[in-house]
Amino acid sequence: MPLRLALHDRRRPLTEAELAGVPWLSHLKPDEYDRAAPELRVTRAEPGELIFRMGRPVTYWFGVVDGLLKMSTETADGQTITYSGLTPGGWFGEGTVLKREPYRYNVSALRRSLVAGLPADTFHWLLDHSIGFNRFIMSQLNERLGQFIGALEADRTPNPEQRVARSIAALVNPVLFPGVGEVLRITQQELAYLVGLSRQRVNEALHALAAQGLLRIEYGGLRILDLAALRSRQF
DNA sequence: TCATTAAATTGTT
DNA sequence: AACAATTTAATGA
Repeated sequence: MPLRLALHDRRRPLTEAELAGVPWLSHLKPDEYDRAAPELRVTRAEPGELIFRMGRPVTYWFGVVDGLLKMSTETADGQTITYSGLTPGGWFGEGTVLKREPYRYNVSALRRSLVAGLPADTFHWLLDHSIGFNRFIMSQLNERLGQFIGALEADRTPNPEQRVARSIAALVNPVLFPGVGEVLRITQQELAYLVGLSRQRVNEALHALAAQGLLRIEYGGLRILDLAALRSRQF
């Protein structure tokens, strides 16, 4: 039986390099680290695959080790609303884990990704025992609030250039996604899915932003040159 | 390591 | 949506 399970269960412990990319581990004291780190598991998600679905009970707190995920819901008439993209170093769903409520949105992979999970019980243990962990969660919640306000603002403008700029700024937020680095790995097609524009329109907007020196277009990614300007872009 | 080929991504209409 | 051009990844000598 255990052998059969192992064949279907793709979860495995994290490598040293992957553990180093988990931002909140560095906030823990040694005994807290020793308790939490062994509980972490990582799994591969193929494009379109759901990490979790709306209404399902919470089992894990999830984080992106590598790849690109999107957070979305569907309206009654089947239209998809994308709230946010999730890039490496980003951990999400803590609000839901905190309240032990069912998920209120879907998270799926936009491309082949590595997703880590911390069991909900371990999450609560850290919350009860670790001050460093609480600080991390607090800053996480605060930063995400700012991100959603930014998303609301961006949604109120029909200007594609501004919407694309805001989306990119959100994806490279160093607090929420510390693993991204100076080059955001994302194709123009993936960005188009996230922003809700056509690839052509995104391509056009990117060239406009590049011409203003805010970023540089590279094959399969974007080099961020001026994050502050991207974030505050007004028209 | 290099050359060839396939696949992915971008640029343009 | 379709197509061409460009870049990367994979393959095998």
